[in-house]
Amino acid sequence: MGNKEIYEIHASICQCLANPKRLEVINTLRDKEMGVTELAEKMGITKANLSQHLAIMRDKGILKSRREGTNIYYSLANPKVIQACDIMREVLFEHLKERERLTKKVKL
Amino acid sequence: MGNKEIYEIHASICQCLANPKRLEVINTLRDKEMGVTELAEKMGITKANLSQHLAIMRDKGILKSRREGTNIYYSLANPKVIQACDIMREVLFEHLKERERLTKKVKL
DNA sequence: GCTAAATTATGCAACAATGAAACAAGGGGG
DNA sequence: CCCCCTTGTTTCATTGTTGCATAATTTAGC
Repeated sequence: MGNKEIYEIHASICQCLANPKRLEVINTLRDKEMGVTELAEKMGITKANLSQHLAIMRDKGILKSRREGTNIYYSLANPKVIQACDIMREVLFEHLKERERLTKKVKL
Repeated sequence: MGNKEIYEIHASICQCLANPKRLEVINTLRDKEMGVTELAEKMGITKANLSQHLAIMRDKGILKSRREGTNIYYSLANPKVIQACDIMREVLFEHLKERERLTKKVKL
């Protein structure tokens, strides 16, 4: 398997995380599973739209689903995803802080 | 700052990692800085294209640049990005392994 | 001013996100 | 067994976004 190919798969997984709604899903499912309807209500989006996002994430191995009667419950397939997300969030905050510092400097 | 807004910024940073060439850049700059021309040659892409990717990544606080005479050297702005990338790569491999296991099962 | 290095602009093809509507898939109850 | 209601998924059309090559432009050093 060529390096380029790995980068492409890797990118396609990161693509999953490159969407505000999908990040909200991950954060909401951080420590519990949840049905589609409840999740859709909590997020304020249509079930159709949410279902599409869930399908993408399950496909990439980010989420797993479990049927119980008429409901389908989604949860994180791999807790490491949370780790990665949290680290990226730290990077984000550090970047914002740095930008703020520079902005203040300019104002002086 | 609303949660939704944070998810959007977070997503925009993840978007940076959602491209095979940008991942290759991150991996190449893992432990050293490098000039644009050298990086472009190493990756086999045009300087214009690379420059666009570098600009995106610098904008999001992933990379930083340093001018030395006529050359501009890029390096990682925050080592945590490497951490996050490596974790996502683990997730990827675990997912591939799991898929392979399931495929074998079907064949039996 | 000339050259090498890097960035920016433009245009186009490919891809992603979304709402609306059609479509499955499970339970009821009669 | 059939109907119906709830829950999820899929399809389709539209709109917006991304990636890239090419060409034009900027910047520093000589």
